[in-house]
Amino acid sequence: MAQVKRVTSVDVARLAGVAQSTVSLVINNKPNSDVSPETRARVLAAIAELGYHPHEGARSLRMRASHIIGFAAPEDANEHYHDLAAGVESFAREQGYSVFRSVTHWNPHEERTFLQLLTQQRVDGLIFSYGTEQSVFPDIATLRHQGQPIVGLGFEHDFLDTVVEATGGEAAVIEHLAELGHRRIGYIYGVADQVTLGNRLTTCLALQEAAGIPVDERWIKRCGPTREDGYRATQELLAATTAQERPTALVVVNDFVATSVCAALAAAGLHIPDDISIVSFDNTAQATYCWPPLTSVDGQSFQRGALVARLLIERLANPDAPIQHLHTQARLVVRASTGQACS
Amino acid sequence: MAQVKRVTSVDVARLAGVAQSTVSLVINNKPNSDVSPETRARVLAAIAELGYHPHEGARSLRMRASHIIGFAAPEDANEHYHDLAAGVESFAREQGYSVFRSVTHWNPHEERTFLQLLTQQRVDGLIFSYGTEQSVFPDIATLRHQGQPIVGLGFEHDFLDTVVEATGGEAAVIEHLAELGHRRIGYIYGVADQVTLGNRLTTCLALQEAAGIPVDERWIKRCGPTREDGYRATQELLAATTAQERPTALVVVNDFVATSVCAALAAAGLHIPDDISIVSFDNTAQATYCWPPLTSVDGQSFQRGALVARLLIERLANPDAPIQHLHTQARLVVRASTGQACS
DNA sequence: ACTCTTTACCAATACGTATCGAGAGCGAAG
DNA sequence: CTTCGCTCTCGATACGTATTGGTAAAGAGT
Repeated sequence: MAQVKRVTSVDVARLAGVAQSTVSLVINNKPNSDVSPETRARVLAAIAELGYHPHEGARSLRMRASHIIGFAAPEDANEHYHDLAAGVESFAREQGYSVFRSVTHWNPHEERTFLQLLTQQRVDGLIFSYGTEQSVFPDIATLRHQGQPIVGLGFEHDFLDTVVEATGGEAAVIEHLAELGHRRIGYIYGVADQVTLGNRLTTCLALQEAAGIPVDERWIKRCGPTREDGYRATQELLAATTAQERPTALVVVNDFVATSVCAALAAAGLHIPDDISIVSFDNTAQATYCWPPLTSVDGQSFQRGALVARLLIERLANPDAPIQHLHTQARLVVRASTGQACS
Repeated sequence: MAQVKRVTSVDVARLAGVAQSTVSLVINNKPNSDVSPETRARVLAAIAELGYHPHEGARSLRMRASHIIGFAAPEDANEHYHDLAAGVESFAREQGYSVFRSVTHWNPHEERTFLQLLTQQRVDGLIFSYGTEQSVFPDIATLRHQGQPIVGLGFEHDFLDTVVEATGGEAAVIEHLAELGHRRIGYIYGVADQVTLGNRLTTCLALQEAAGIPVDERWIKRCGPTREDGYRATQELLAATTAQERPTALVVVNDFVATSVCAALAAAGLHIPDDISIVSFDNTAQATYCWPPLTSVDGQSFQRGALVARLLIERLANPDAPIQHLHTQARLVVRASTGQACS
């Protein structure tokens, strides 16, 4: 196997009989193209003959911009993050950026490693989504105060641009369950950080009280974000309540955890939605292709990803613009996992 | 918000009162360290004071190596690819490499975009996993013949190093089903390319015939790799056969498709495993946290990811070494989705 | 006092590109 | 013939780093 032979713009220039700077002019094809058609053709022919591709690393060094942005998700099993990432990539690509995706496994150490992408100048800016440990916020704040472009997704801080939670989903959930006659509503709230990511739950509980539906702590299970956490929490909730006082509906933090909640309910011999209704959030593809299909809150994940990418790219263009906080509108998608309250 | 102020090794040198080259010597801390303890301390102090981080792009340009490898998966919803990616990242990180993950959405155009990471010198090497369109193979071959480091995962070609399918899984599946008395075995074989990725099916069928179990084309549904494909294929299979001639067991290409197969079966009122047994491949976490938990073939995905990363990094170190094809050993994990044949 | 070695550092250069200022050529206007 | 302006191209430089070859200082040995 032959060694890799690097072809540079100098080689192209030599073959075309022009200066390297002329090759550069041809490649970057400025609107005010100061290069004659014949020369351009000669250069393009040489490029084709040699199979030349610009060295993006060198270009980044010279341009002081890599045209890569970093996107960190806390885990990769939860499809919600795929939808977000797809939105980010869609908008970024449109703007000529590539996306360097990282998974931090809810681990502050890996989150700091992700931050290094920025300090090491591998990327032009960073998008942090959810799952960012509180211990990492000071690091982010420091970088922000140095003017580093970082934006957030799913949490809010005054020092960075963010796309926060979609609004209106919780109200739709409570209203839907109330209409179906549910008076005992339970929660499986599996997030990495109950303080930072607890909004959904507190909003739901407030709405529930406002609707005159009693809140009972025995029906609220706060747990971690994994499938196993959701499974266990469900088992515990079932074990702690008799059939008569058991919730008739469960609100689950997201589709990802909901699937394991469903598995735990099925393992306990409960039938959805006859014995218990399930509502969750995110409306991922998973919610459609399971049994029963899940009633879920659609928070426009793809659009939120695109929005946060826009915030970052705008921030890159204008470092001194005022901080923005955007959000999308949520909408409840009713499927077969919710039904009339059983008793 | 202040502008980002770039700190370079020259700034460090100035503050420490040394030459830039000395700063470089300190950073790269060679074993034969020719720099005195006092000077080293002064430089380190200056680095700390300025908050200096080496510019990895410039370093890559100089070193002719980015220490980044690219990993392409055809989709991100299927957790199998997460396990592979985790293995890749684990080994790569151990060797000082970062991993640039891409999702190509079964799309040859995106696969070619992925190849550009290499031609543009953004990465040192590439890992292609499954789902690579046949139309892209010539491009890969061309790059390989130029000496570019590319390795494959899940398919085999003589011009690149690959980690191929785990062996032994199909035999375990057929044996398991035969022991449970199944004589009517169906297949939901959802892959992007039946030619390239059809091994699993052909192996199963051959083993099945060898075991004296009849093969019936009506029970074999070849379809695409999405959840929807699996769902539809299952519906079609059910519609095309009466209850008496319906398969008593279904072998599904992977856990990902299996979940939608299960949903389709449940929607049709069939009970697993009483009415029909399910076996699938990959043994992802998903197989454990669904209902019923899936009997699945474990192909050591994580290890395969680590293996293919090793192949690539070895190839980088030694471009002229002979091509290697490695594989892992498969093992059947029996769970609740398989049971005695119903009739 | 003289080489010779060793230690500790530095100046210069190259990696591959984009850009700036300058200059060559040339036709048109004076 | 000179001057001006315009079009096209080139040389030089910088981006931030690693490495090479060299050298000054200091000591050791004769």
